[in-house]
Amino acid sequence: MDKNFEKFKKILVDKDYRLTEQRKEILKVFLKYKEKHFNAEELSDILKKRDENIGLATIYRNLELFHRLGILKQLDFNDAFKYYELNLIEKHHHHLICINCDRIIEFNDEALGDFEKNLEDEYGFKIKDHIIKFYGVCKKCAGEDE
Amino acid sequence: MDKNFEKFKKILVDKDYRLTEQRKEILKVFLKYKEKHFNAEELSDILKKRDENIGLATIYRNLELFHRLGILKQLDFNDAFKYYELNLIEKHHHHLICINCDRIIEFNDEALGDFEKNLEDEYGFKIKDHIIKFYGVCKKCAGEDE
DNA sequence: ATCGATGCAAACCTTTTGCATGCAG
DNA sequence: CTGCATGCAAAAGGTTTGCATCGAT
Repeated sequence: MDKNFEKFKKILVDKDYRLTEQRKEILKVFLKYKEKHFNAEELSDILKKRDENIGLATIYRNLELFHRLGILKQLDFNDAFKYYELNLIEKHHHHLICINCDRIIEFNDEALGDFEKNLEDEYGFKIKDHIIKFYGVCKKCAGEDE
Repeated sequence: MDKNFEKFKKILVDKDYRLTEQRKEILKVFLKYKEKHFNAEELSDILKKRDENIGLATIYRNLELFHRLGILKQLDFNDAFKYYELNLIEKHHHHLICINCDRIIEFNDEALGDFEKNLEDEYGFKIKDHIIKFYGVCKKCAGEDE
């Protein structure tokens, strides 16, 4: 079994939240597509295809819960939806968003440590997490312009 | 008169948008509170206090317009609202968001250049803009915990 | 058996839109 | 004058909530 799945189950149980079928199914989707982010509607569609009929309200309630528990990260890309993705400490990544084709490219951030350290010292602010989005033109779109 | 105000007027006129009283008043609010961000409702309240009765729909339409024209930046802090702030090239700043008291601290980013350069090379992605949010505990809240 | 979790539908709330009127160019 | 911009109210659309029922512990 997935180590992360066990970890998340423990987080729920430790805080006296019940391990319902619905919660397990939602987590399984995120764990299958590790780096991907979903909004409530997208999750609902994926679960329907798996013949898991979970009400939208339940999905919303649990996305919010998982976010509060630190299991999921809440993202937004300035459209109408809230997106969520796994909050895995071992795989911190961010997004390059193409302003031409809306493609989203994930990248890892190892080089950010020093930058954060300086900020913490300067503002007396203890950084726990960050969300970084770079907007620009992706390789493909730049190529098509030529 | 404010140099930026003239610049924004020129952007509108050059693209054949009309210089209405409402547009000028909205821009004036942003130019008065240079570093601050507002959502539509907050702007409406500020304008009401100035006895400028501008319809909410007009505010929404113009925030969107100014965003498309590059005059305003669109932000979000994972609540229900969209926020906007001046997009001044000379004063690029970002946000430290306290996860305890929701206080938002602005900081400038001069040290980000190298980081971006590396990303561009690695992914063939031409970066035009970025939005960076650091979540953590601010000085005040850290102090109160002790 | 208890009480938190779910499902459904209705309510909510921010944002968008249609349409008649107003005003910048 | 002409047609874009505004204001109002209504609609849209994502998210939240109330309540009866279900099911994890």
